[in-house]
Amino acid sequence: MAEQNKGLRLFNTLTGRLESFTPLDANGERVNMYVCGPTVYDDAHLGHARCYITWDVLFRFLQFSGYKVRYVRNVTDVDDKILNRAKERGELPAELAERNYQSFTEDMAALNVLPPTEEPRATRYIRHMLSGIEVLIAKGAAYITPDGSAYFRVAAKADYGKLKYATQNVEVLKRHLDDLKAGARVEVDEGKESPLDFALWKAVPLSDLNGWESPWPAKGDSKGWGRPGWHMECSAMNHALFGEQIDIHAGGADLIFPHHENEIAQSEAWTGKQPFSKFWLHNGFVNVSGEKMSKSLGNFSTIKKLLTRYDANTIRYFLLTNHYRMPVDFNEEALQAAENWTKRIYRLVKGVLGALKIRQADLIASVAPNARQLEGQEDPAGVFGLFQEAMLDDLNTPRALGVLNAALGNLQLSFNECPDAVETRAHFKAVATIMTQLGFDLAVLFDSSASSVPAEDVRAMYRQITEKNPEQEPGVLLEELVALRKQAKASKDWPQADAIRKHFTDIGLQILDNKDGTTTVEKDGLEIVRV
RNA sequence: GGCGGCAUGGCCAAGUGGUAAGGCAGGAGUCUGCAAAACUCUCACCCCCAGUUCGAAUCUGGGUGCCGCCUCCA
Repeated sequence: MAEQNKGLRLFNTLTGRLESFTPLDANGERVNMYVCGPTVYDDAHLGHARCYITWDVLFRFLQFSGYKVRYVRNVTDVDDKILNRAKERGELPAELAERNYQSFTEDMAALNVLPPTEEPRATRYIRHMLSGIEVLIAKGAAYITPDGSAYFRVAAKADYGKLKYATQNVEVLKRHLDDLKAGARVEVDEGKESPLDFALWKAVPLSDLNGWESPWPAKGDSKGWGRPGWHMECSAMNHALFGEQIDIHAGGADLIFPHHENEIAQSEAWTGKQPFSKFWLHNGFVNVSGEKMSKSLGNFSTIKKLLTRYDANTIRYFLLTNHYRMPVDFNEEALQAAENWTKRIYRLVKGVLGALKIRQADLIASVAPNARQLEGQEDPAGVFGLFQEAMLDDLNTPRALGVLNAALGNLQLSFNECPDAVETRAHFKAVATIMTQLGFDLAVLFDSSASSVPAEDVRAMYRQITEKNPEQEPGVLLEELVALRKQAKASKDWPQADAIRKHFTDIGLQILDNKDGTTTVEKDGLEIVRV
């Protein structure tokens, strides 16, 4: 039998404590994990990046730890925000949702976020939602109002509120309910038995094109018509795909209440089984210069926009330097620090890749896919052990990055001393494995081509320096220019050599003279040409 | 108003009882035609007060400040 507890500890919002993670699976092998996915009404922003990168890291680490993970991340493609946005744009809601979903998929891929095992869409589970609501009605946990809407009867769930307050103390819960009732911001809908009750199904007029048939017609109508309440889809998709219980349910901290609390109430009332999810995990928010990032403040950055300025590894490093449950502050200085780090390690890793003649395929092969493979293997400076230790401790990525930096330091030293030593390879494997497990994308280091520099810029520079009209491809021209500078250097014509350097820097290219006599042309830390 | 969280050097951030990891930035030096890289050295008594303890950034109590949730939000 497989080891039940692999030493992972996670902070469970359900209990408010750090707990040892063990899956429900009797063999302790399979893990079912559900993450609340995006509502596809707009481009994804940095907040989404933080959320999905966090759970991407968990997904990777669970697999690294030897679990077989089924990771479901839903797509909310029915929602008032989608309808409103579609209306504004004069577009069909389904088209808008599809377009944004594609955009989201691109963003996730660009951020090197692994695709989940499945990505169910809410609109494909309407029927399942309706049948779930019928079960709730039959059990007395839900009721229909005269207009044909369905509400969850919170009074029917004695332990409602357990997620947020993480306590079994009934009195505290009661007080919590009183507080909620007294709260100024609980609106009282027509027909609701209690202000705490929430919609499972919202009736809409038959004339509304964006509706589905329900079994509950409003007074005078021939058939029922409406849309799902906003918590129901997650309960339904979990029920349809996983059954009654799952191991991990995760999402942004803002979802704790009411979304997740209501999901728990629905799902547990539906199946009679609890806990609906053994672990509830929540990531912290992204602030912008100390303020909450929000549309109303206009201070949010879309992933697409961010990626024009910073590469994916920089964004990931920036996010992972903060523990996932803490708020992270987005500001230029922090991003700049992350970018400097990224550039530094690019230089090192590129140098190693070149010296050891490691190709992309070799790189993948040199990354250990799971911790088990590392057992009994050489662990240079104990970094694998330290890395795992950090990650097992509630995904302590800041600490894990500290370990990575130590591994990078070891690699640098070994590389300086003897690039081709066995030791260097071992250190490199440690670095490559840790980086890959944290979701850094090393493939970008192989993506060197002159095409990333506008051909016109290169031709213009060539014209300035040689006063000749160029015809060749940028790559060839760059090589010629490097050769020209090399000649100038050889004849100690320093002004000319420096002038050429300046021309390169003017169009955003860096010239680096290497120890071995070669010269590298880089753009943003990435090699373009090496002569 | 209710509840939760956080407070460590210029910036970010580990560290939960024994005298402060790491990254970025900065300073000094080595190397170098220039530039870059690399290497060496250097840079904090942990918001305040009181308490527990031989000993606290780390535990307890009080205070101050900041943030979040309670409303769509990742």
